[in-house]
Amino acid sequence: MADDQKLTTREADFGAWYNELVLKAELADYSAVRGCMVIRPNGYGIWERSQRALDDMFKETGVENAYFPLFIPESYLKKEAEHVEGFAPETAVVTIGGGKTLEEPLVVRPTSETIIYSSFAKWVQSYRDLPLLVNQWCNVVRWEMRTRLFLRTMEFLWQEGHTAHATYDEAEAKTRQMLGIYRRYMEEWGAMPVITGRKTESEKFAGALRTYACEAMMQDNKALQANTSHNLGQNFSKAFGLSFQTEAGASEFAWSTSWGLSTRVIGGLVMTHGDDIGLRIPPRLAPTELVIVPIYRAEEQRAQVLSVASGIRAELAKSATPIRVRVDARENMTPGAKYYDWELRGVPLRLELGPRDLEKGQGVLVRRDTREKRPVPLGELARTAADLLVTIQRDMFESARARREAHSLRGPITYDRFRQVMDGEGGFVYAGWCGSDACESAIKDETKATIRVLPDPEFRSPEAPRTCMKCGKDATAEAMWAKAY
RNA sequence: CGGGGCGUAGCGUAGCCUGGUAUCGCGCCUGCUUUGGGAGCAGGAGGUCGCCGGUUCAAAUCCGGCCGCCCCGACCA
Repeated sequence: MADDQKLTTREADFGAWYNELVLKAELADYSAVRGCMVIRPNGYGIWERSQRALDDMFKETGVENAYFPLFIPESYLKKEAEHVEGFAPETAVVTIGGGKTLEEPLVVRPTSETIIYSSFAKWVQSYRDLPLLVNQWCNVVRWEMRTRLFLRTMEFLWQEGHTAHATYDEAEAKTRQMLGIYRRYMEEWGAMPVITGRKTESEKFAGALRTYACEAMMQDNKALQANTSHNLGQNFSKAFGLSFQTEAGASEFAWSTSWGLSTRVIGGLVMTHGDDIGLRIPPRLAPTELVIVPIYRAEEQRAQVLSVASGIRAELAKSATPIRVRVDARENMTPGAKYYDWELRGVPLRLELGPRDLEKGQGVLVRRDTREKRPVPLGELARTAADLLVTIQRDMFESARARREAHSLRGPITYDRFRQVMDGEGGFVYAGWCGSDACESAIKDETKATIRVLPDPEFRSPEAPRTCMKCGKDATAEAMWAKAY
């Protein structure tokens, strides 16, 4: 029980806690390249579960997967004025290939709008070719100055969806639909409640007409933008000649959208659900949902317990609601050490199985989220475990939501009070905004808090704020303010 | 790019001020005993003390330079 086996507590130092957890739970590791990380199997398994969940939902809406090049001709990036301004400062550029200086430098994609819409332009002639619905799973590179595991690295994995439509309305609907899918993923898989809404001009994607996002609250009361969905209008279509012939025979530029979610959400998962013991993975994203820890003394007991354990694994794997089970048969650790190990790694359920249990035909099920133990007859294990996993998933979501609401502030607020809140505990503050850049940036300078989103109707306060928290003029919108990652 | 901190075994560290056989814990290997909340005993392996140079009989230690990483600020999914 040495202290060095314990994590720094969240209260003592949230940033240190996060780093230690990510490293000790073997989600990721630093790499030989500054600012780039290695995603280890424990972390990648969560990403794979996420990919499957999202990919299935994308495909239900008719989106197909494709793949576009890592390298983008530098001239492409420059074709959309706002876009290049936004991304040029943070690109990596290849100038030499095969030992020779390239005629045109190649940008390592920071995002793929430019190269994708240039292809779309070749593929679309008439309205009959629309909508075009494509997604790709890939890596992108942004030359960040300051990095943090998962939350901001120079290279990261994500998916980026790109669609082209015949009308503005259809593009807007697609943008909103994808935001909805992200929300479902966050809440139903990740057990991370989000506030959805629209980004302000200063926070929107460079080149977009408008940007929507899901914002989640971390346990230090800061906001994490978990994903974004952009209505690109005709900006990229015009830049890349993505036009089509309408039914009436006229030529029009297509309306496009793009939307992305990255491995950053794994950092969000850690900061939403982790505790001072370690990670807690919501069951639906857990590569292993239940781990069996065998307990035994004598050699005969070992064989017997392990045999029952592997029988249980097989049974649960093919039950009505299959459960991903792993048996921890490591010889060099005592059961107690294994408990700590799996709690650190966040596996949602543990089954302790020893000779005394076998005599009684039972096992001891332990929830990771509450650490509550209960004996369960082996005959009822499949159903009980399946039910518990559903319960854990729901409870984790509910407690995260309760936590967020406890740190959310609504109703009339003075600017002085707002500054106090942001200087202290922080949290989400819903308040009126006059719509001016001046107020927005003044507040950012003075408090480091920014408008995370102009919330969608269901997240707005019962009574709309009347005046701008900063200048006192009439409010044009309700804004949700927070310090952000 | 500014400010701070750190580089000694796989990990965490002592030693540095005051130069002289490289310390301890965890982990790892072997054996025996163990195993229901971080096992015990015994034996063992593992190091260009971040790199380069200087001072010195002698440098982890003193001096100069460089590199890397982490944290805090300015830009950002």
